Amino acid sequence: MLLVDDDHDVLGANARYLRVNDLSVIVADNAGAALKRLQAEPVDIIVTDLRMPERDGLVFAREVREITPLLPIVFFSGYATVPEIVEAMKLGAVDFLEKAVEPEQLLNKIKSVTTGFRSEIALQRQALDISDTTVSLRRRVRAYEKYVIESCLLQHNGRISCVLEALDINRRTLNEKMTRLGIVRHPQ
Amino acid sequence: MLLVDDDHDVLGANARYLRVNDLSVIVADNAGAALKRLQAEPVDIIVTDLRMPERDGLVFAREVREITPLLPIVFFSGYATVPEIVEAMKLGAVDFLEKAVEPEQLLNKIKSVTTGFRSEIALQRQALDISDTTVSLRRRVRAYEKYVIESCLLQHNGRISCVLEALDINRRTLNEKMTRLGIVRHPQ
DNA sequence: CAAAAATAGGCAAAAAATTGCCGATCGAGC
DNA sequence: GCTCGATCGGCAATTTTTTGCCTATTTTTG
Repeated sequence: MLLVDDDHDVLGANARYLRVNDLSVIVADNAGAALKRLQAEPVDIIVTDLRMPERDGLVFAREVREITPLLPIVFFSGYATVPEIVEAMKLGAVDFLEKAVEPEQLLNKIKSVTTGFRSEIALQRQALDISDTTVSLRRRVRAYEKYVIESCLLQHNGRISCVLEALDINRRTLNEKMTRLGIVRHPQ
Repeated sequence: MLLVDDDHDVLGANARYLRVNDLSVIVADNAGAALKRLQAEPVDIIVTDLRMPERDGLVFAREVREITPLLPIVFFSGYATVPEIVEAMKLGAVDFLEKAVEPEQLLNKIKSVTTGFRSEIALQRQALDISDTTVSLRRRVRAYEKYVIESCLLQHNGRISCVLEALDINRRTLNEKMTRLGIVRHPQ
């Protein structure tokens, strides 16, 4: 993941926490540097401050979009205006966190996004290339279902009972679906 | 267009202004009524308050999405929180206006939306929505299925035979699904 | 460690979805 | 008017999915 923040203290602290939790973190303290790193190394998700001195997060995101249209971007900022948030979401942000981000919360967010994303990308590709690749409705729905269950599972740390409640689904049905879709539980 | 606002004065004033400017406006002062109207009459865009006593705008939007996954929705609200705005955008909002909505501004927005084009990605996002809220798996899958079929239909100008091939699905099944999901065909 | 809680899965009934067959409708074109 | 092609929908057989009941296993807790 690529973490961008102009506040060195926060940047360092967050990066440290994430690394302790087994994430490989690339850091950058401004948009220019971040873009360079993005082009040089594989990145699975970008987490960036909105307010930065040189180029702000939105400009940065627009540039990122030209390189990687589907890469998930998570913004955070303490004092964002409504139009800024709207714009960020339109640029395809996955989420917008308020500044008082607990490192723990950040970690959770990243995990849920990076695991869920593969299917999302796949789904988007499929949706885009209907003319090209014929993807049956069945498959698409199945992929989506799998993706929903997996992210829900992740979100609740693998706690089945929570997933049941969240998705409002019968326990037996969930079990069946998981087997059918090849979903494995990673208990906390 | 369908205008939803629990404040009768504002609702009336806006509706009047829009009507003077040749828009056909259906009004509703709560989510329940709005849903009824939506199902009864053709609507090309929904403009709704976020904060409403009975069901708030987000819940309303989720219900709308089950009926019409692609219908543009514009939210407005004076005191929205960041998560609310994010959620609204994930639900496929076209925009989020701050409450001090000038009628002219509203008119402009509506015109630009109804005539303008909506990015494919934005449309997909709403269906794929990684929301943290509790929505039953059933509903989410149904909404997604509906969305896939509708966009496929759109893409092929309502030509059923093409959709059948594209989605690799039995004709009879598609018919059933369309009925079940309340999808109407608009033959070119 | 024992009790309690959470989870998994076999089995079978019930419910829902899929799909083939057949006939009906509707508009375009001859 | 008649035919052709595209679409729709009733009916019923078949397949798939859901779900309750019961039991086994695993995990958590006190």
